[in-house]
Amino acid sequence: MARHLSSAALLALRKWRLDDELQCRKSYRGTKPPGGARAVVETLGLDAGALGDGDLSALTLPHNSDQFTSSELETLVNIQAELDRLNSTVGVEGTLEEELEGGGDSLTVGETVESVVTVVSEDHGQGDVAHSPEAILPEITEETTTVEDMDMHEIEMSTPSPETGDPLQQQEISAKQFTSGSNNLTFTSSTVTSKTTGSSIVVIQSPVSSSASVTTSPSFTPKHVTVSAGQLVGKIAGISSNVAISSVPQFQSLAQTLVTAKSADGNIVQLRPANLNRPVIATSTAGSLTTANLQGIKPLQATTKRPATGTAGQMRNVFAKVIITGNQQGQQGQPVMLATSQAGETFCGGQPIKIISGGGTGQSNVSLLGSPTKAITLAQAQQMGLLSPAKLQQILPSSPAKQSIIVNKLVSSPVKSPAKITMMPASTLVKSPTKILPAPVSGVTQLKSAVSIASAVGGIGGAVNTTVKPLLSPQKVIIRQGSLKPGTILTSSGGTGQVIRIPATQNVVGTSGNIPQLQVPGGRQFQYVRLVSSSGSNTSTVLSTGKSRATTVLPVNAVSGGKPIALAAMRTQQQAVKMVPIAPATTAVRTVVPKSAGQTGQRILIPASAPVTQLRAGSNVSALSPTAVNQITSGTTILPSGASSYVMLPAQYVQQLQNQSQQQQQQSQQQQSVLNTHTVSQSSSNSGIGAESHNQSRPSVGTRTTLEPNGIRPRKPCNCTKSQCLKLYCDCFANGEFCHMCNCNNCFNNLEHEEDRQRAIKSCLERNPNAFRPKIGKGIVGDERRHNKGCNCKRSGCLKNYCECYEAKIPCSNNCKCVGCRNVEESCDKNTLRDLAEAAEVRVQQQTAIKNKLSAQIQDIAFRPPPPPQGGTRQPFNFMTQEVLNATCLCLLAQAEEAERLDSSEEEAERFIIEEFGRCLVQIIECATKTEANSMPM
DNA sequence: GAGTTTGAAACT
DNA sequence: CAGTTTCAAACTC
Repeated sequence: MARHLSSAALLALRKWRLDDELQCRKSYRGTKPPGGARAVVETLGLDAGALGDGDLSALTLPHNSDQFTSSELETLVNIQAELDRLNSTVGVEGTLEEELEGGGDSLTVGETVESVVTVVSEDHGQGDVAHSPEAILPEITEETTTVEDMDMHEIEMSTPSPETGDPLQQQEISAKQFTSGSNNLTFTSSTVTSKTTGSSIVVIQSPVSSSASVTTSPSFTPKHVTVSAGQLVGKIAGISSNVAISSVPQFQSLAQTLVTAKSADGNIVQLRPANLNRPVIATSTAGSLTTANLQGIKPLQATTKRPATGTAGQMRNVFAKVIITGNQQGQQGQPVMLATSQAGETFCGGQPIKIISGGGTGQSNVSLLGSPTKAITLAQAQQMGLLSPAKLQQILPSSPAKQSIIVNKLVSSPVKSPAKITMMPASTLVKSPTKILPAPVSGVTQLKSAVSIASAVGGIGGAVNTTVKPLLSPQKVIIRQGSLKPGTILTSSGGTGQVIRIPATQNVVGTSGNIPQLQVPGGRQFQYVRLVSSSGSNTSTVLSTGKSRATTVLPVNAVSGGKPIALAAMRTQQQAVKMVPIAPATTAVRTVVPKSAGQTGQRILIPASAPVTQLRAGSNVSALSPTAVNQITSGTTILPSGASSYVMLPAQYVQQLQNQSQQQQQQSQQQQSVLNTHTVSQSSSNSGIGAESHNQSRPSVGTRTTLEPNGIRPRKPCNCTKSQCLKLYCDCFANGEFCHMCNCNNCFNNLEHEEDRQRAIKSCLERNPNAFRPKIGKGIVGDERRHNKGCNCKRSGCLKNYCECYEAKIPCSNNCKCVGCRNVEESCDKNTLRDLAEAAEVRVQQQTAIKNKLSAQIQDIAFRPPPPPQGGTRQPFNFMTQEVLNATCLCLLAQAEEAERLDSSEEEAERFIIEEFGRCLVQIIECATKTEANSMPM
């Protein structure tokens, strides 16, 4: 199947490209110079019905990582080369059509199919670019599904800049009609990729709501994509790059947006999730992406065969992948804007997309094919939650060499903790102090993911210099402080649509008073939030992980005053931020309460799942600069570590339920003088509220046993008194959480004692490398849970909560060393089932015996010597004696019981009984006939 | 709520 | 690795 899909994908891609070529030819004939820029945008539909929030399984790619091998990439390259030849050929429509006809037959793709739409800006003067497989990775998942609908979207690409070197290109861009006819291919474009200068690729992956919403539903709003050729990528990756894109597509259902960019060095950087429902603005200041060269974008929305049971309201995940290959002549400072026209320009499906060059003079002089860079799709990895976006970003940008990464399918595992993979790009590891991560994540998952990624990368040729380390590896990330202006709105659309708002008027909670707040309404967990702002570009990425396994990437759109904020406007500050992800074993509620009183540093708290999240940062944080900030894991907490250092914590630790957040706000209001306690709690599937105890201002919180609004039992606050909450005695610490709202004394399990905490973590890990891993794991057999270490109970009989096994509601296993254990698995259930089965079988046998007996009785009655005829021939009804009737009724009853036993429906039972009755009648008649026959001679 | 019990974690 | 101590949660009153 995988191979089949792969072939289908290739074929689809081929067809699509040919079709696109044909359309481009038709649209731009005469105006488009040979080798002119070409832009194609494709959006793919992904049925949300199959992909519920958090249901990553739907996103699971059936094909292995080796599905798209280098040879297949070669094929793609060849296809591209063919297209190039076609470009240079006049009057190829017929051929193209033939190609389309031939290649488009019965193309079936998975329900979750991703195709890459390529915006290619071919180089006019630099045609010597080698044709290499660029970012085109149709990602096909699940079973093959025939595409029924294909909605086309128009993408308008315009270069407002009068300085555009090639007027023809402008003209071409103005001509935005790409009305490629119906396609029978379902593509799920999960990424929008713009490649500039032959080496820069921006991938914007934006799942959108249902296709209806995308194509016809008014809910789909035009989106702006401002591609900033700026230095965002480069800054993030620590390498020079000319590409910067901030996109904010919105996903209504399975919100996973992946925005990646490939720097000039060929590094792939995930920039931000795209929200198709929301304006996406990218500003290319460096001009590396020249939209002038982009002739068109052909958005394609594919609708899978899955019956559209829902209206627009039903969410269909639509991924838009746009690959923009622009020929840039090295001119910088040309803003490029890719925006969907809000005017509602409809293109076949009515999804308008505009690509507007921001007046830069840069020209895209790079042929799409010419780019040596190859396929890039790590979206699935993220979507599956296997590869945290943060990690992805870290990995991709880190490799200095041009890299092609294909991550078709990583390990699909329930993603309890968003960040399960610790990847350390060598280049990104800078001088920031090493942080020991408790990272009590599922080691298996992590390892698999890492391996998968590594293998995937390696399969492409090992061009990626990515260092993937298993969990517990220290992760160093330097994030430079940028400017996050108040009034910035980070818009993310998850299933509920989330908005991180940094109102300009919003009061800063921090002591500095300039700290903006990021409010993240909605109950989703943000896997990470990346705030990237630089002179060149700003990228804010919010990755949200829903409660479900699905890893959701929420696009964050920096908007000022409701309008897109020019990312370039943000200034860059060179404060380094240390990211210290502490991955809990599970998506436990994490709460981080930064106490910033008197501290010069700032902290940013981004609750993972809190409906309302506040991100508070010190005055310095307000200027959190994206330049160096690649990503901030959701619920990331940035705390000052030194004058310019910040420690960023994963979102899990800072999630907060909305009500709690509100309560905290109220408390904070009441305690304005304190201004130190900010609580962001995050709820998780299995854990409660994280708690951080502050000796100074911590409000005394008693044991909270009440359930959260979502029904999740909040985590109990600890009561540590002597351990400083830096020993595994402390549950908070053991769970990799910060203490918050605890009753502990002299707590060091907080941000203020990060060094001590890290030291303690290190110590614990030295004693037990698995100290922070979940104690309860799955047994060898099946999904049976078992205590990894086992209990050692002596007196409790393992029937009290002293016993960890009993507390976890799992029977003791062989790992346990308990004495007098009574916490044994009851096998009565199985016996009961067996007994029931046996009883049922016996019953059936009994019923069968009864039926046979009755039948025999009937036979006996039938062949009983007839009574002396009393004036007339014995008719069949004469056999309807009381005995026969009784026997018949018994047969019918037996049949009814049988039907009941089989749990048959009423209709079936009736049918059985009637049939039985029919057989009885037949028997009676036959008996009568035989009796008649026998009596005839007589 | 105080005191006791219990077992894991830490220590020797 | 085993024994002891420490610790905090669970439990009892």
